[in-house]
Amino acid sequence: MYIKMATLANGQPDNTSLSSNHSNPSTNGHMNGLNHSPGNPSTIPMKDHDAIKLFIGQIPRNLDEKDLKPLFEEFGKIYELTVLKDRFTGMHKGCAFLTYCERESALKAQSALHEQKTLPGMNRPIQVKPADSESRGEDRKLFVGMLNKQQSEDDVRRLFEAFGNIEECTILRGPDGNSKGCAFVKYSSHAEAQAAINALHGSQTMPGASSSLVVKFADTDKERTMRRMQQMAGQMGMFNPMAIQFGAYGAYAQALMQQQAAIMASVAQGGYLNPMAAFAAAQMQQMAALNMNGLAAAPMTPTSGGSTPPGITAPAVPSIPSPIGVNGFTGLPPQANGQPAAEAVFANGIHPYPAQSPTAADPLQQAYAGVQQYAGPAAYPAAYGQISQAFPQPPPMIPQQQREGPEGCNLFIYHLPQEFGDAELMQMFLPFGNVISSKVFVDRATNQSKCFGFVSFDNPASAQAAIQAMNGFQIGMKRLKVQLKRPKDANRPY
DNA sequence: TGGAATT
Repeated sequence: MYIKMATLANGQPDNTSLSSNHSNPSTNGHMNGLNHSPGNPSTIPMKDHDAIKLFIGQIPRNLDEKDLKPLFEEFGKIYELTVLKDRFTGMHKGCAFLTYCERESALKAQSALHEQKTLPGMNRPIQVKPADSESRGEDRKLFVGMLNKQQSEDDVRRLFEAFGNIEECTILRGPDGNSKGCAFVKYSSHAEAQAAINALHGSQTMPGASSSLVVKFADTDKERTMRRMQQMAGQMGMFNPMAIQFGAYGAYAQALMQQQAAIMASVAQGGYLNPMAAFAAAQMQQMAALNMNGLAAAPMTPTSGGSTPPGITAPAVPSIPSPIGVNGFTGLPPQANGQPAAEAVFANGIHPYPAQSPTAADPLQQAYAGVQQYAGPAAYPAAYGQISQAFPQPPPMIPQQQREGPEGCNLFIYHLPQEFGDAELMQMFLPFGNVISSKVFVDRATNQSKCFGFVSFDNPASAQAAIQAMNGFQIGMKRLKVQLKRPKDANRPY
C-alpha cells in the first residue's frame, strides 16, 4: 500500500485506477456527504464552467473526506471532494480528487499547497495539481513522423525547441530499441505545439526518410482505439484479394465501428466480417475459374506486343474505379456491349444475389450493393438510387493494408502505365495466384505514379508464374519489368 | 526496389 504509492513518482495513482474512478465519479461521491446530491436541486452547488478538477496526492490514509474538507475549504467552496479508494477492497489510496466551485479557488489552493507542506505521517509533500483527466496533454502533444531512424531525443529536441518549452520528447522504438522513425513531443501549451506544426510540418526531408517531416497533433485515445480496430479489420482481409473490391464494405464496417467502438472487436470476431470473407473467397474462386477459362483463349506470351495480359480481359471484377485504357490495354472487363462490368460477370449465372434491392437487414447484400455503387453511378443509375438510401453518405474507401509476402513471393514491377493504381496492378496479377497486396508507388508531392510497384503473393509458385508470364510484357511503348523484389539488405555492400 | 507511424 504505502510502497505502491511510493513507487509513483508524482504520487498520482496509476492510470487504470485513475480512469476507473474518473469514469464513475459519483460512486464514491454519494458516500462521503461532500458531494452534491443529484436528486435535490436545491443542494446542487454551482461550479464554474471552467472549474479545474484537482488531484490531491500524498494524503495520509487515515484521513477521509470530512478530515480533508477543512484543509481545503479555506481556499473556497468545495464542489466535490472524493478520496480515491480501491475498486475492490475499498482501501484508501492516499489521494483524492477535488473540485472547487470556482476555478480561482483551485488555482489558489494549488499555489498555496502543492508541495508546500507535508501531511502528518507522509514523507513527501502534498500534491495539489490539475488531475490528469483535466488535460491529458493531447492538445499540446505532437506526433512527429518521417524522422531519420538515427535521430535521438536530443536531435528532435533541438529541432523543436525554438517553438516552445518542451515538456517531453520521446522517440518511439521497437522492442529491439531501434527507432521507428517517429516521436512524441509535448509542449507546455497548445499554441507552442501549433507553432511547431506550422513551421516544421513538411518543411524538410530527413536523410533516409521517404518523405518530408510529419508534424501533427498526436492521436487522442479514441483515435488510437479506432486505428487499432481498423488495423484489425485490415488484418482479416489480408489474404483476401477481394478485400480491395469490398472497400465499400470496409468503409461500412468502419462506420459501424465508429458507432460501436466498444463492441467492435467482439463483433468482428464473432463473425460479422467473417461471413464477408467467406463470401468474397467463394466469389474469388468462381472468378478465378472464369479467368482460367479466359486464359485458354488468351495465350500467356510475354512479348505478345499490345495484346492483353492473360485473364485481364476475362470478366474479372466489378469494382475497378474507372476504366483505364493504355493504347488498347485495359485492366477492365469489356464493356463494348454496353453492359456494365458487373453484369458481364454475373450474367454467367454466378450472380451471388437475385436482382433485388438491398435490404438494410442483410450486411452481405449491403456489401454487395457497395460494390455496385463503387462500380459507378453512371453504370447503375437505378441501383445507385437505392444504394444512396442505404448509404446516405457513402463512406470513403479504406486503403488496403500492405503486407509483404513470404520470401520469394514479392515482385517488383517496373514500367507500369502511368495510370495504374493499386487496384489495376492487382487486377493484372490476380490470374497468377492469391495476391495479398499490391502497391503502386506514388510521388507524395505530385500524387503521380512513379510507374513502379510491388505485388505480393502468398506462395512462390504464383510469383514465378507471374514473372514468367508478365516480365517483358508490352504495354504501349513500354515493356513491364517483373522480377522478385530485392531483399531489404541486398543492396548493401557485403 | 516499399509497405511507416500513435507510448
